Amino acid sequence: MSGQAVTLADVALAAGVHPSTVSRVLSRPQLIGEPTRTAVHEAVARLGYVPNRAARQLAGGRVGSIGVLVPDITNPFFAQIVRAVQQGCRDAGQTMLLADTDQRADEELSGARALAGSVDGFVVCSPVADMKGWRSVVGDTPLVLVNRRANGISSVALDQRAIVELGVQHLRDLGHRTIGVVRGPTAYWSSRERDRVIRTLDGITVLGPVAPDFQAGIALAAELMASSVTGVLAFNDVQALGIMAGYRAAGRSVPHDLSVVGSDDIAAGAMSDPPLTTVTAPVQQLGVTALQLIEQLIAGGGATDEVSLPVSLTIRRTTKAAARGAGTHLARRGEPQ
Amino acid sequence: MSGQAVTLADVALAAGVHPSTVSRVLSRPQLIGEPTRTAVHEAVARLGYVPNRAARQLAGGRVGSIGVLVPDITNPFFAQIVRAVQQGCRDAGQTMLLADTDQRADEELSGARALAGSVDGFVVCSPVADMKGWRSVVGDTPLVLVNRRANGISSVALDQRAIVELGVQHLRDLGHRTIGVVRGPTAYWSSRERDRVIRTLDGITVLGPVAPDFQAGIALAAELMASSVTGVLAFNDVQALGIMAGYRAAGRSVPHDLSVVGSDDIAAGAMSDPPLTTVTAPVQQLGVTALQLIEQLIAGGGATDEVSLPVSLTIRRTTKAAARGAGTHLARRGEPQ
DNA sequence: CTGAAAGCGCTAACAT
DNA sequence: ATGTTAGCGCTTTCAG
Repeated sequence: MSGQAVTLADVALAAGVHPSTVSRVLSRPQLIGEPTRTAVHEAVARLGYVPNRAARQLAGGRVGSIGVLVPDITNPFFAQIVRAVQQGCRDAGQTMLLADTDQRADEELSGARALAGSVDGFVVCSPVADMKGWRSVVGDTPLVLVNRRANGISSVALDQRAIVELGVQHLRDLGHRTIGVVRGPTAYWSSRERDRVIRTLDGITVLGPVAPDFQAGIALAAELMASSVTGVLAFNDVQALGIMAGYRAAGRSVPHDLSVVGSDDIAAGAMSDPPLTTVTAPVQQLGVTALQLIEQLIAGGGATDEVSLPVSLTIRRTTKAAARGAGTHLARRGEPQ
Repeated sequence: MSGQAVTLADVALAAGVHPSTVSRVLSRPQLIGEPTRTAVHEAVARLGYVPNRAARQLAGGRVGSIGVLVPDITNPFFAQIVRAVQQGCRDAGQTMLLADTDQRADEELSGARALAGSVDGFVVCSPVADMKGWRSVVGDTPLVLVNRRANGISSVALDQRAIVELGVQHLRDLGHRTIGVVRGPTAYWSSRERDRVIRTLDGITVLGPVAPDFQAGIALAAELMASSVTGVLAFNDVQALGIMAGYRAAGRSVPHDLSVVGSDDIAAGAMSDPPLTTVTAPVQQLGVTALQLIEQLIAGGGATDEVSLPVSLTIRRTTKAAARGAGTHLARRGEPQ
């Protein structure tokens, strides 16, 4: 019947103490004497009391929930992060409010605005809105960025330099001379970051920017086929899968006609045919770390922290040794210097 | 600076009216005169007022948020539903609280308990806990079930009969005589429902129950290869993809050695090689309908409603005509009657 | 260590 | 059509 009926007052009555005492037992147990404390706990358990979070919040305490924003929950990469965060929340007795921002800066900000005041803190994945906007929206609510870096704000991000270097080096080790690297949307920090790395590398054919989705990957395949590139590092796995599909559709084959390296290591990559060679991201970790950071911030241990997570190469079957001498002189032609 | 500072009272002051008037303008505008209404709106906009949801809830009004529970957000099927619901929420100015239940009955209930009282209603996807538990947890908070049916509770579900029949019929049309149908976890309503349908069909080889994931699909492949089955309807796409991977790993090929039909039509299915033939579910619709139902319930238009959504067959490349005569007599042996 | 009292910001009867 | 008056359930001073 009653989904929400027993109140703190009920518990107090049952335990024979004052409501404020019950409140204290629940928030700062160490301030309360052993006997009363157990009595209260017993009453709580017996009545099945669940604190009313609205009241708790209104009274100025913690809300007990954190807001998570993602560009696209349908993207396995973000889904996994969300899952990790949610599990952490559960273990910490928190609840998670999720908003999908559709990768739009305005949705990001308005989503955050709607949640501000209902959450203890924000975990924001790959935000595209500018940080000025963010600061003004969240005020002094703790904020943690995932896969984006910004001055004075705590964040967890993947080591973008390592992603590019690992992918390119693997291709080089296989003897590829004309290596393509696909740029992602410039709205992403990760993308801009990779661009900086790419610039430091020699003999790279830069492609894109290309949207990090399947369709865009397919479209990119044609461009790739017309080029002298024999090995490519995609912006992410989904895009890599698209490239493969494009090749297949054109009667070409991966890795025979093109070696492909993805990035992220989503489940679908391991399931593809051939299974995708990729730069594996510690996605779980990303979520867990974000949660740790935000908890820490909420607790007041307010040092802002920028953590970078290492990635690793997972070699499957979409990369193979370059045909002997293939592409070598074309490389010189296609990519002077 | 201020993430949450202007209150309703501030607005009232600015607009030169009483707080309750502001409240009314925001909740039931039609009760307020045109001039005051615009004045208030103007003040709201000017001050950048955002209602405090905790206070709103505590005062007994709408919370403005709905709770969504899913077994596994990492599953694209659920991710898509969540996305649809979230978009709907956004358009309706609601916010969505999401909990991932890890497909465990206890998590389902405790998740709901934590959210009860913080949401206007629940949308619960493929719940496994018994309805008695649910009722006691949610009390009279509106509740909508997705892909599960229960007496007296509103729900949206896929037409499970059609899923089975469409899949099996397609296989039959291709000349397959020994057709396997994979059962899902019995905790799922959809699974139990399909079982009932399967029982009404003749000449079906029933497999499983098998978990609806990739690994389980791979494991199932061995069993399938040892059987006389030439065409199979998997419980869902991910499982189907697993079966394909198992065949590939064993040097066998789909559809040459086995025709495979999936169910759901997740993105990864269209990206696989060969692309997966599947029974397509209107996933978007599932989410949208769920949201409509819950809104309707919240608004008090409280008729419980059980809507069933049609599915359709999407033929891609994992099914082909059976080898002439293949499996015919084996079918008789394998599945008497 | 534990009562008592005062709101948090809002909505909902009830007045007028 | 708008002002008045009470709280919603909890945390937090402040006393004792």
